Amino acid sequence: MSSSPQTSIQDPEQLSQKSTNSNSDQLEIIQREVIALFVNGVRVLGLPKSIGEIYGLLFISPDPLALDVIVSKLEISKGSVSQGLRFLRNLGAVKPVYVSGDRRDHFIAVAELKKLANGFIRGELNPNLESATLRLDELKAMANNDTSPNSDFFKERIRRIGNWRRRGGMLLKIVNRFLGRTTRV
Amino acid sequence: MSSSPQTSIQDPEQLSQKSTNSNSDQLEIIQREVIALFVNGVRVLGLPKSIGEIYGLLFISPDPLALDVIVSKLEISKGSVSQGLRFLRNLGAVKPVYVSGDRRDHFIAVAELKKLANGFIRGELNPNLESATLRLDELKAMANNDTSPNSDFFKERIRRIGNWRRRGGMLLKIVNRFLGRTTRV
DNA sequence: AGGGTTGTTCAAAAAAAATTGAACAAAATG
DNA sequence: CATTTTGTTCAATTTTTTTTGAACAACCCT
Repeated sequence: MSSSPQTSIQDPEQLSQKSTNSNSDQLEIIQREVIALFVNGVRVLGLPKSIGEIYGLLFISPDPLALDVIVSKLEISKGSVSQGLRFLRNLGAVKPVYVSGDRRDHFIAVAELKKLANGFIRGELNPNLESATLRLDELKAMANNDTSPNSDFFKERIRRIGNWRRRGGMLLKIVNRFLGRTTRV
Repeated sequence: MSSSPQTSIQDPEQLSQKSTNSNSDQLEIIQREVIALFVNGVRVLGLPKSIGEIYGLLFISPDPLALDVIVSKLEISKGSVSQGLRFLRNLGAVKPVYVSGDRRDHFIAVAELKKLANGFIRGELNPNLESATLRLDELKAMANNDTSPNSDFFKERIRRIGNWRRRGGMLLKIVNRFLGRTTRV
């Protein structure tokens, strides 16, 4: 790509006072591309685009960013950014840092794979595993009271699901160990 | 000789008229519960409800089922079942079996965790990993041509994403090995 | 206290994804 | 070869999810 300086003006709206897009909000092409990569990445995890945009922007920004800066750089709504940051903070994918002389909260991306994975496992995967465990126990009880001719087949199948769950849990532990042991499953 | 239907494994379904819900389409409570469990399960994987219903039904059915039987048992549209079965077949989560004396295709659930996981990795995860790899290479090139003051920072970050990808690939291999080595990543 | 800034919440709008169903194709049947 | 049976396709519809934006709460600073 041609190395065009940041000063190039593409957006005439920039001149008006309350413009959504001041000069310093311009993203570099590389930044845009990295963000696009993250947007795709989070889709695999079943997360919305805005989450990928926010994390991606923070990941590829040299300095901590405040909420309203994220809003104007990404040109998405304040509500989305607020919710997205909360989600990412809960996952431990983003953390607030103090910036002297500025009242606003500033955020940086947590960029250690093991922390990201652990956060995702804890926040998204484990809750599901646990609720499945509960349901499964009810199912076992049901199957034991069952008198249909298929009862034995049902029991075998339910046992098998239990096996899957057990192996799933082990797998999470293995993943943890592989990425550097930080969290317990 | 007349190929008599007496050899059929399952009970006669067509005693009553074409009701959407003949007697034998009734699901047992246990079956409903297992299906609900799978519907929840596939949501974690980012797959639609109907996929979970179809796989769940086959998983908890003692005999192979034909498309229109699935339709009437689950009370969802023929289109959904057709698409769902194709998807599951592509993933290797379901396979057709021959049922003598019946023209229709019949399906059973593939119930080995390692096969399911491998199918999912091959069909859903790997394509994404590969397209990310491509994009990432473009990004590396871009970063090398970059002259902005942040260029070094960008390079470091892009290198880091490359690291993640590498470790992700290794992890898939580990998962494979853990579940019993059947497929190559 | 008053005025400005920062950030959250949530109902409504928009966008995205899944499902339906009717038209169609292919193959078997008679 | 006309009819029935089986299964696919895809435009239209429905459902679900995401995003927006305006109201508001909380805080900060004189």
